Amino acid sequence: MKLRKVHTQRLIPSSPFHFDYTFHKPDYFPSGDVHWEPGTLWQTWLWEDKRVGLKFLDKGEVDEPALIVEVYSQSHLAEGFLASLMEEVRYRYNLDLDLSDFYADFPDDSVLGPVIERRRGMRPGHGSSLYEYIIIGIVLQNATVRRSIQMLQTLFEKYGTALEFDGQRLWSFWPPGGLRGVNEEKLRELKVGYRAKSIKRVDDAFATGDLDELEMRDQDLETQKRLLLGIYGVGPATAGYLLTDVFHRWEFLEHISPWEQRIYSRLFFGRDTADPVPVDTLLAHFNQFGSYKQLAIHYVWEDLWWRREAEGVPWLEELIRR
DNA sequence: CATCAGGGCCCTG
DNA sequence: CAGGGCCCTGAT
Repeated sequence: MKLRKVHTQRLIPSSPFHFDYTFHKPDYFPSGDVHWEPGTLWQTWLWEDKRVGLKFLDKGEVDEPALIVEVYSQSHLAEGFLASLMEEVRYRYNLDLDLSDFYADFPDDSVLGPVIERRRGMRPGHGSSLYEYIIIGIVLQNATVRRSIQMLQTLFEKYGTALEFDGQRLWSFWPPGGLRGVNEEKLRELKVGYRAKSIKRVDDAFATGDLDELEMRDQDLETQKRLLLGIYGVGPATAGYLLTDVFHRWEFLEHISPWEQRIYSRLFFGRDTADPVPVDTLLAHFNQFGSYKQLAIHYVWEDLWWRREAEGVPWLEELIRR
């Protein structure tokens, strides 16, 4: 599907804002719906039933931020659509996040302090909808990264739509409920294994309207948590990622998986990864960051992956199987 | 060649 | 609340 540029808009995030640290997360596994180069991000979105290509361009400085969003589409887009789309961009990428208290509260933390300085202006941010993120979460489960990439790619090629815009060819997700006509056995043929059942049931839940992302954003943390854990195929690990990345709950942290435990132990306690700090100790340690827990972790975590990209982090390589 | 665990989760007892 | 089973794959 070929798209043409139908709209260009300038957006001003709150300051400070770092474009690349916000739009590119080197720890996320490469997926076929996004392409990043320094200063530019291309991405496909399915918004209000329309497939669009988005191109984000850095047009400012950390302390005087600005970006351009180009919208590519097959047809003309109404003003109301574009307005809600831009509002959604601001939401998903936390363009209005006020980081000042977070920065002011922990400048003396020996681990976080230097990272805040190095990565000033970074925000958490993820371009996916709730439905899409759950699918991603499911293919991540109990699989090596390479296999996760392969599973999502196969799903894209079977049920997604390739969008061509601005010289890019990127996959866009199928809509929630888009797998209604597909049975579990068909999905299994794509080598997603037992995850086929979860994917089907998630798709059904969205198709019937049992789950509404926008409605959930206004609900309290406990309700969000209960609803997420009630989704077949979503357990504590996936729910944790969803609460942070999709619902921006910086205060929530209850689950640390073994590989994260090893990395946190090294980053926050200087421990050898073979001899990690108990999860309870880590959780207690993170409590000092209060309502900014996930921001603190995000900063230190992403800093690690940016360092890996820039100069390599030998001890990390043994912990990730690509 | 066999065995095992992987960036979990569900179900059972 | 612990433990087995699950699809498939690459590592050992």
